[in-house]
Formats: sequence, structure tokens, C-alpha cells
Amino acid sequence: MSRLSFRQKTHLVREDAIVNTVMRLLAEKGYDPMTVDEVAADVGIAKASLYKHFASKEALAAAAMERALGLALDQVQVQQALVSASAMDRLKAITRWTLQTQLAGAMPTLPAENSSLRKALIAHRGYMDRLMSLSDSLGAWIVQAQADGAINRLLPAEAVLFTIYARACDPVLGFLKAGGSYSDAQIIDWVMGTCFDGLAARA
Amino acid sequence: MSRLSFRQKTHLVREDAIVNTVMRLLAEKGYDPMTVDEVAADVGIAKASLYKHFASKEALAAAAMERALGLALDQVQVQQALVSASAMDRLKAITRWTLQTQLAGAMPTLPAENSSLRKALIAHRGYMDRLMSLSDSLGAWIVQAQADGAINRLLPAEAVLFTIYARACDPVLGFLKAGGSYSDAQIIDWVMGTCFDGLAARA
DNA sequence: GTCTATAAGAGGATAGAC
DNA sequence: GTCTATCCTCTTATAGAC
Repeated sequence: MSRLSFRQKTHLVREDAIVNTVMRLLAEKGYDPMTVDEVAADVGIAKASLYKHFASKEALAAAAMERALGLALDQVQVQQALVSASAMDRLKAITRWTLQTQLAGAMPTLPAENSSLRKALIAHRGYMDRLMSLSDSLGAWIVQAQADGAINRLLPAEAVLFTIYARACDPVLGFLKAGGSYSDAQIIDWVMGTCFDGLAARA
Repeated sequence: MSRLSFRQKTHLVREDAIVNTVMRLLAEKGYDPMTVDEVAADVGIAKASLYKHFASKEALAAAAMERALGLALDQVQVQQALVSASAMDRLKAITRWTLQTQLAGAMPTLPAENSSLRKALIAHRGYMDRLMSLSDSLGAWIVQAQADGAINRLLPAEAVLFTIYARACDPVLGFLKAGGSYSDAQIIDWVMGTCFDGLAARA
């Protein structure tokens, strides 16, 4: 790792730029509407050059999703390091980070059941490994938070996990932002509130 | 309206079949992946015939979305007729209907900010009128439910409305269904719970 | 209005020179 | 590895006969 030729370094830097562009475009438009021409133009290289780095559009998207999960795992590490934080604190922190990232336009939309990407991602080991790792960490926190009495014990941990995952593509953020009347911080607080405390008034 | 020729009736019946097919395919695959060839094959007519009924793929989708909103407005009427129901009862009933419809595979996904459909729908009067009407009805219930102390008064009515709208495309339903371990009724109860009461345990 | 056949164009992927 | 130019498939949309 430590000894890379100039050529190897520029290669990595370019791939990094490509993946960042794909992450942003996936967040903006989604997989199907994003075109490879667009990616190439945005990065500033020819389309054929793109295909020297990634074998297909699916591989491109998989790399972007893999990086997005990597960023989420980084946040998990940050939370693990906070020894005084409760499981609930950690879950809320991760959820908040997810909302912030989506609102910043940097969260590629997770693949729904119907997406053409889904099967490609399932076949992509780097993506699946990170997804499993993330689910394991969050799952453990959820079980702990339920044991602590912080999260509703009647909900299966799976349902809680999916509900938190779904915040990564929650359209409510975009709707409220489009209205233009609210600050990002305000929007995030409201969505955090509805996620953890619901719409109903608390007693 | 009462005097229609045989020809006119078959025309309407056919258009009805087309729109129903589009609603289902939109729910299954979304707008971009759905092809006009597919729609024609499913209805059982030639593609060129489809274009005699609808001028474009966008018009096709707009008609389907318009019908979906019409079905939602029908539910609003049903709730309005229940004189003893509270505003909160009505909101929950509509939300539950939305979840059931989505789980049944009959709810075309609402257009996100980024969708290629969005501008076409905004230009489609029938769609926009119904959307306004629906938002007005739900908005009035939300304000009433807040006055009743049933819904959190700190949330803008707009945020509550969007949160309920978002249940029409909530991926959590599909995720839990894909697991295969839970009944539809169970899944809907959990999502209703997280929507109105949140993930956190109630005191 | 329905069909077959085809135009027109977008977009993913590749050939081959440098 | 990068480029230009091109291929090829898929998809929207239409022409024209019946």
C-alpha cells in the first residue's frame, strides 16, 4: 500500500473522482436516469476511458453504493468509540447522519425491491459484506435499546432496522426542502421526531 | 353521459383496462423501467393502438396516477361519511388504506423530486386538481387532529401531510414482505405503529 | 381503431489509433 | 489509459394499409 508509483496514484485519484461523481448523480437522479455519458462528462474524461476503470454501468453504481456504505460504517465506528453513549443515542446519531447526508445530496438512493440494480448489487461482494456488517452493528444496538426499554419491544428488530434504513431515501426531506420555508436543521429535527416519536402527540 | 353508443362504451372499457394495467406496472417497476411495449402486450393490443388512446408514455402514466388519486379521494369520502369518527381516526384509516394498497401491488409510486415524471404530472390538470383536493381534505383533518391534541402540535401540518403521503412509497413494507415471515396484516400494523407512535417506547 | 412495419433517437458498450 | 468514432440494442413514437 505504501509504495505506489505516480501512475498508480493518479489511477486511484481518478477512480476516486469517478466514484464521487457517481454517488452524487445517483443521489440526484437515481440509477436509470443517470447516463454513463453524463458521468464521463462530469468527471471530464471520455466514456471509453470510464470503461477502462469500470466494466459496466452496474459496476459503477455498485462502487458508489459500496462507498456510501463505507461512509455509514465510518459513522458506526465513531459511535462505537463514544463509550458513554447508549444504544439509543447511537441509533439516533446514525439516523441523523443519514438524514443530513441525504439532504446534502450525497446519499445514493437505496435499491427498492423493483430496482434493476438490486440483483447486480447482491452479486457484488464488497457491497454485500458492508451491508451485512452495517446491519449487524445496527441490529445489536437495536436489541440493546429494546432491552434498555428505549425502543418499543413489540417491534421486531428487523422492522426497526428497515425503518432506519428507509430514512436514507425518505422523500419527506425533499418535499419539505422544496417548500423552501424551513432550514435544513429544522427539517432534520422534524423527521427525527416523526421517526422515533411518531406523528401522534406524546402523553 | 347516459347515452353512449356501443362503440363509445367499448372505447371506455378499453381505456379502463389500459389504465389499470399501467397502474399495476407502475407499482411493480416504476416509470422508467416500464415500457410501452409491455403495457400493450399486457392489455393485449398493438402498441400503435395504445397511442390512439394516449398521446405519450407520460400521458399514460398521468392517467394512472390520476386514477390512483381518485381512489384515495373515494376513501376520503368514505371517511367523511363516518360522522362519529375523529380527525385522527380518519387520518389513520386513510394511511392504513394506503399501506394496504401498496402491499397489494396496486399503488403506483409517487414521483420523487428527481423523477422524469414530475414535470409531466404538474402539467396534467386532472392529476393536480385531485392532488390539491386530497391535500385540502387531509390538511383539514391534520389541523383538527392537532387542535384535538391527537397529533403533535409542534409539527407543521405540511410535515405531517408529507409523512402520510410518503407511506404510499414506504420501502419498509416491501422489505418486511420479502422476508416472508410476517402476514400482511402484521406488517401493516407495525408500519402504522411506527408512523403514528414512532420507534421509541411509549412511556 | 386496429394492425404490421419502421422511423428516430437515446444510451450502453466497444474498436482501434495513439 | 485516453481519445474519437462507431456499433447495437432497446424504446418511444408514427406511417400507412385495412
